[in-house]
Amino acid sequence: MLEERRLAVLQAIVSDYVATHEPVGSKALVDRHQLGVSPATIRNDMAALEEEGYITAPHTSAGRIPTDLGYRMFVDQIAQIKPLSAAERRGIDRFLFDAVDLDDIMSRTVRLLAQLTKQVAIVQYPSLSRSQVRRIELIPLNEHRLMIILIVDSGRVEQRIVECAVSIDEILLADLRERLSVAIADQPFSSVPQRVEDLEQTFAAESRPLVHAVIAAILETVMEKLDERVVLGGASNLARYNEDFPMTIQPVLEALEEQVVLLRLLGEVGTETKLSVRIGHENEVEGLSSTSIVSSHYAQESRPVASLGVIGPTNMDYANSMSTVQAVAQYVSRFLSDNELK
Amino acid sequence: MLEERRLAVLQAIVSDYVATHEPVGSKALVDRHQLGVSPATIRNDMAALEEEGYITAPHTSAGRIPTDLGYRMFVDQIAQIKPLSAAERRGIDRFLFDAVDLDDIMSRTVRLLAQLTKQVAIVQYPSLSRSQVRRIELIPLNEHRLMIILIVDSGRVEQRIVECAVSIDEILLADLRERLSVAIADQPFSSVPQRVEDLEQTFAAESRPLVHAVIAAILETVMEKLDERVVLGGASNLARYNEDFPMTIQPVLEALEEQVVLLRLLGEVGTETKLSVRIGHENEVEGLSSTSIVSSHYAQESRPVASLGVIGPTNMDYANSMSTVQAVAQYVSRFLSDNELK
DNA sequence: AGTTAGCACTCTGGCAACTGGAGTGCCAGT
DNA sequence: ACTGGCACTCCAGTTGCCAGAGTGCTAACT
Repeated sequence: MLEERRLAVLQAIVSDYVATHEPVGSKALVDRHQLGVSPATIRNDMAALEEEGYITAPHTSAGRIPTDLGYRMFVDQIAQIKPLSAAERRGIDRFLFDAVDLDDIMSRTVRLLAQLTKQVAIVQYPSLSRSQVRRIELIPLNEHRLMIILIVDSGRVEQRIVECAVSIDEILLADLRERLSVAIADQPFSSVPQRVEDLEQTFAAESRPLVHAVIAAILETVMEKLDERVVLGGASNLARYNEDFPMTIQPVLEALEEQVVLLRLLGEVGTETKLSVRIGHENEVEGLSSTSIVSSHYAQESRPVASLGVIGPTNMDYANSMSTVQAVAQYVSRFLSDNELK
Repeated sequence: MLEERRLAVLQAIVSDYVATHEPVGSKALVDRHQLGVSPATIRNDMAALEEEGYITAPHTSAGRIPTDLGYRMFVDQIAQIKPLSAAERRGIDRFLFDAVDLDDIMSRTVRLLAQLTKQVAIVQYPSLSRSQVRRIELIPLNEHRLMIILIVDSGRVEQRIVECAVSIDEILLADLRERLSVAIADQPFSSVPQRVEDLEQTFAAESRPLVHAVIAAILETVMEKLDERVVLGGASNLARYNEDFPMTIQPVLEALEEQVVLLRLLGEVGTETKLSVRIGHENEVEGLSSTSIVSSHYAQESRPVASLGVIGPTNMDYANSMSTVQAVAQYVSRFLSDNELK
């Protein structure tokens, strides 16, 4: 009974604060929610909540605002996420429907997320390490230059120009392509380095220079591009919050420019939890202690391949962000699975 | 004599204002610059300059700040751009030196520009419309799907997946590739649509479905990707200015998210002027009336192919920005020309 | 025990009044 | 053509003040 109302009070505080962005007091609380008790009672509960660390008062005589812990409690409480409206679902559908490309899907998704949540959206490309090579091509460009193209089952295409000292023998190149193809097609990315290295040994000595150059470049590409690609959008949404809020955008903008940081923010793609929320200090990135990240991984053929999410101020609309992120992740998953390169 | 000093006064005002970001008065002016006259005299000149519209006073008793026109005059005066220091040149060199890819060059360049100027940097990929196709590949992916890869002399690679109703005949595909290659290799991009359309006619009726699908996709890609690609960086530099300045970042961030707007900002790649500066209202994009853009085109084999530049508040350090942009453009040009896909 | 009304207390945010300083324009003198 | 002097204006910062909002506590009520 007692516990129950306290929770209701906390929820009321969070939702009011999220809506108004101003500290909320006991009076306002009983006015706007049907709590059936007087402000004085609420005050007692609020004192208790403050004691326990869920809310805090900016100064003696202001209302209360939720702490990170308070948000956390609030978020954990919304286990059952409100489904999107039919209109929203239709919107998502239409937005993604006629994407032609992986690039296209990614850029549409990021725009969609930013638009629906009014936050900054982050979308990670399907991870190479969780993919398989579908195909490899070696295209001679001129006497000493060729292009390697790796096509991955997620639809990602990685390309790399190779310069080699010896002049390129097209016959040898075709042979190399064929054998590379046999060696690594439909194999998980993680096994590629070993396989290509083994392959190098099987070539005759006189072919070695070219073969070696190509294989070295493949290895380099594989290593390099494993640091995953991300796209983001909706940065202008940051400015809206900036106005009345202590969330200085400088560190956020800086973080957004660092791929590595972004990836840390999105978090590991674990199979366990789909939807993840990091609130304020919970994410250990310097300077982002007053921002929250709502993220989810998305899957291809029910194999999780990467993450997407939004980043915003801690006082964001969690309910909406969570349901939107989840829904978009589902749609992208379905879309990817339908269009897989079989 | 008279005219000459006025100009000196204007230059002094601009450089002081750019340095301090505070209105500059007559007293401060004679202190910090050796003008050899008294404040009163300067005041007369300032009154004249205000009359002519080069400077303005925020209010009755503050110093003066330059108007857009004032900046314009200032900028036009720096016809001879100060060369970069040896250290800076070396820095640029090292930064670009081991780029392996066009993508790599572009992303390095944008980082470099942002870092050197402490502004937001914009770099446009070499324009397709000013390039030639080097090579075209058609790679079958599965029964009904193939990938078109266009390799352009600037090093740009465009790819596109094509889905076709009929199943893919590899022999026909190879033939198509060969004939496409003959038709469009080493031809300017602008002539591609006509050439591929003509080609379609030459195929036998039973081959048409596949041929048509591929050609339609090529046309689509060519049209679509003609809207050029840009990359940008250093957005966090915006935040620094925001603090003490009336330049609200919201519209700027919004503009940065719109490719089309960015391209308008960079301006047409004309052969006439290399370095271009648009100050405040001179760029007619909504909401960017207190930002300036310094841009230059860069070239490949002395053929201008695209633009790069920086965008910042009107009270930026023009001298530095201009010389940096020019230098970087030169280096990129040289680098591209050295690495051309011959 | 839990809830409520009442009350004294505290702190903020806004408003008005004031002041020092910076900067100007103008005029008369060199 | 330049300069010194002077009266004037306006901003930015400071102070003092008040109303309002919100709290914690205590004593009464159910």
